[in-house]
Amino acid sequence: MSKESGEITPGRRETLVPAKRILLVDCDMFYVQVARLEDPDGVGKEEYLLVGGSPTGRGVVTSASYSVRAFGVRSGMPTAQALQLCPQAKVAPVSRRACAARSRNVRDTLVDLSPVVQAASIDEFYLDLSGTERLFHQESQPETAKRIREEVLKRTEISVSVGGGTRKLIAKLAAGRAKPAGVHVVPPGAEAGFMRTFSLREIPGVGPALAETLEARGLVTVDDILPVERIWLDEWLGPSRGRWLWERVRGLDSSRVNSEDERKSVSSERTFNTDLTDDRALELKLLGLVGSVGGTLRRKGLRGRTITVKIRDGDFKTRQASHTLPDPVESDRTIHSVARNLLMELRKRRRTSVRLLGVGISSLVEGEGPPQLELFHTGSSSESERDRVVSRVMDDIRSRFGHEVILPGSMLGGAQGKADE
DNA sequence: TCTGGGGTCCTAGGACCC
DNA sequence: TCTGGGGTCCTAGGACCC
Repeated sequence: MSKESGEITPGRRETLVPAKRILLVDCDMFYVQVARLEDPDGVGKEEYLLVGGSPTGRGVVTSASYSVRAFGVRSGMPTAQALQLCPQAKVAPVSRRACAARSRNVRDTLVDLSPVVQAASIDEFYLDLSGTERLFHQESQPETAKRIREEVLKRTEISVSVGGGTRKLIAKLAAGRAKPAGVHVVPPGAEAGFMRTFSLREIPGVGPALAETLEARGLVTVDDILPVERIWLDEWLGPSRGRWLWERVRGLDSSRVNSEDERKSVSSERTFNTDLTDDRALELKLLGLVGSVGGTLRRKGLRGRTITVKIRDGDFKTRQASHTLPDPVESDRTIHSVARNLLMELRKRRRTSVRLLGVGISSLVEGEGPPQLELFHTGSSSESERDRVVSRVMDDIRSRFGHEVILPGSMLGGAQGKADE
């Protein structure tokens, strides 16, 4: 395993502040693991296991077992294509609920083990262990990483890989080197050398588009770009992105591990098995999406001001329209009345077959304040206390009897005249 | 073999205000 | 009466991540 770390380092003269000790805990092929744990006697037994999409539909691979990856299957690949490459693979659906629950387990365990934990995604968690040396009896960072890995496995049955370093960027890249089911810690002072082992495309934040721009200048690896002066990167990429890349290739990353980042938006979207052309059919789908977004919003105790409708046409062209209300809202009726208008606008601009429809809400604030005084609040776009109560009663009924019990339209329809004013 | 669903962040232009 | 400059909000689109 990796060398020792954590001692005084010859490489960093300038620091008076002790180097940060950051870990990234990354679940190994998370969705595959969850699928196996949830159905140990069925699909969980399959060596060639692929999670996500349906064999016939339009889905893509969310995660694949290593045996399947050996055939060239990657996440994000259309499931149909993956099955061409690896016909013996069995496809399991993604269980969102199970994955969310397992993710919560892992996070709760980490919160017990580390003072600062940030959930970066459903299967990735940053830990900041700076200042815990005494607490952990001078345990080295690789030892800590190993102990955490084992503790998470014991408590949650989830196998993780752990990367470590002095910055999030380093920890993240190190976690890649730790996979599968291992630990990799980059000692303080070794960051720049570590970065030189990567290609530019491997740096988080460098996607296909930026990689192509750089490649056009003959820049493929970190080593290629190190001799390039900052002014040229600014010139080619703009000052903001230029500076960002200049820092990244040197292993610099000032972002902090932040345990309290609030969510900025809630959305729901659906790709149809076959494209839809009929406006009535689209409106029906819109209703379901609004219910999903509104339900999540209320469950989280949030309200939002900006409503966005997104369409992907049959030719994969993606368009969106949004509208911002003066006051934050949470009821299905209000969200729907805005979303419906936006959908009609989008359809008016371009009326072709629709592959995907989505609804989102942003500009979020904590909801559940004191009831608003309707007296001062009579604009047509504003939401009444009655709207909110109706939505919450619906949530309650759905949570008890399932989503299919009441057609949301029956209640929305009743209030519609009011929405249109 | 066509391309999921949940997010975040950035950019750029126009409106509007001082 | 010939036109500045900065700040903020809104909208649309795009890149990127898991």
